[in-house]
Amino acid sequence: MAIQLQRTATDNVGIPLSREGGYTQPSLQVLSCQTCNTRSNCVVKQLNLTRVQSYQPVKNRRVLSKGSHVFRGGDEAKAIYVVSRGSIKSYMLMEDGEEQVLNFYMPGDVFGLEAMGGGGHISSTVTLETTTVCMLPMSKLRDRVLGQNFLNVISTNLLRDHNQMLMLARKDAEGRLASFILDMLKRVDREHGSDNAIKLTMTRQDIANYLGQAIETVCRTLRKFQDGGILKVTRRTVEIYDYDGLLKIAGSQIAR
Amino acid sequence: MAIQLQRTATDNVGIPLSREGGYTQPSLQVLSCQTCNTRSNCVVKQLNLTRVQSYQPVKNRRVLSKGSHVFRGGDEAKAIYVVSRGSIKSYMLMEDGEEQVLNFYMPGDVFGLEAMGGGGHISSTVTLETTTVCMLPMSKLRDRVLGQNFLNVISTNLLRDHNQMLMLARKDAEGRLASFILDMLKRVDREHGSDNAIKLTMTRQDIANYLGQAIETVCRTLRKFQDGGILKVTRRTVEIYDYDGLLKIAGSQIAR
DNA sequence: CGATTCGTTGACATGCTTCAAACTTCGTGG
DNA sequence: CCACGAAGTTTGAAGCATGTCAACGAATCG
Repeated sequence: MAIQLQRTATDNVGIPLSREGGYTQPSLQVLSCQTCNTRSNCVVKQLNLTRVQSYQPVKNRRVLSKGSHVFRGGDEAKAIYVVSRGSIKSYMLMEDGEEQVLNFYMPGDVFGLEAMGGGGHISSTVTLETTTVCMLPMSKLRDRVLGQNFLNVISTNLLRDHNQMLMLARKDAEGRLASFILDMLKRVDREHGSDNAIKLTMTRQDIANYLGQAIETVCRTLRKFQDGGILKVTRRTVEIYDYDGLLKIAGSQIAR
Repeated sequence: MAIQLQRTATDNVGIPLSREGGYTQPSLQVLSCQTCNTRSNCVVKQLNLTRVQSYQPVKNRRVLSKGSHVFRGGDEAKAIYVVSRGSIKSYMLMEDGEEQVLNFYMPGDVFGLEAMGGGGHISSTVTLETTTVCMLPMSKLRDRVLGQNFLNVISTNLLRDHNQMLMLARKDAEGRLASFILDMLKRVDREHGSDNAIKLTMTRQDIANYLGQAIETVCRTLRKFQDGGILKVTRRTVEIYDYDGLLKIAGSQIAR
């Protein structure tokens, strides 16, 4: 149906990093950590105050009207965020133009971590109501964490989980299995140097369980793929004949 | 069916942190980073060498036979791990005794991050074949990262994603919606001080999409709950009458 | 106050699960 | 090394939960 993201009047935000700057965007207010009444240990507050003794109030809280985007897929990762008040929906735009909801963030929730690896945001986040968001600039984060490598590891793990959620939520039996096989083809050791054969190390039961299906469904789908000339299954060895065909069946994937 | 984890001869491992210690476990070999031929930037290697100039070879690689556990649900978080060779399955034991597969880890993959928060492991990891695993002790990690708070944030995000994966893979329409409502009840602002009423800020479409269902299914399930006296729905306000009933329908949840 | 989005309900179609049974491979011990 | 039991895999048949299509009602927004 609605193939395009509806851009309303309050849409298209992006929270500015800098103190002022000529950003024209619907942040209703700009606040500092000082006025935040969160009692618990806040990451933003913690990372802002420790070791960096800037007593001047850093303006890192924004009040956003309903429907505002904090960031969009493709945006550079400028910060990680915390919901102070309100609620946020995170989603991905699939290649068919439909959106897939990944998460809802409530007060206290931290989001935007998947982009810490440096590849930019893959998902988008939009407010569901008037919402206050705090931000921790990536620059401060990178200084204080043991290197980009660690951030990469974390975001890789998060992205992979998102991919899995996405698969379970959107795809049918064939799509799930195709995704799984493609994923393994990327990650698993090739069978004796062969470029298109993989040796699965897990049981059908494990695969079925992972894909949220009955074991019989996995078997039948494999057979269907084989009958269709897409691949050949011999015990736990899978030889792929039609890579593009698999890609088509699998549908959208998170790139990284 | 098989309610208990089958403990085979090669089972029940846990990789020891210390150099020697009287651990009786099926690690076939104990190796140091020096002999690892991974060409890419390895987190373990990086964190072991930087700033901590221990030139003595740290024995942090283990060769594990098929079916060995790296850690189990409930175990304390001693380290984060990297697959050097082989493959690993991560799973959770559900309250009904069944297991739910969360992930497969291949060479280069880092796992065990969900426990960084300090609450111990919730999932278990087992080798699917003879597998070499590298480990980075948590102690080294904690020293180098900007505080436990940040680790908490990461593991919270990972755990929440796991919960979502788990829900999508195992639960039917009713279970998913019950889980969702309980989750919101925990996280969302209560409706004007009421202890058992929540105000949803997202559309039915968003909920359905998030739960991997049709919007009609969400409506019907809500009605079913209402007809069963479990709750009352008025627009976007949900008033819970039978909390325990919801819990029962929702089934297993990740605690934290 | 009209238009548009959101929500609800019914009827029907179907993809997947469940149940059942047979076959194959693996592992262990004689 | 072979034999036997256990575990893993495959296939068929039937039932059901959920998706799809359609239509209407309710609420929100400008």
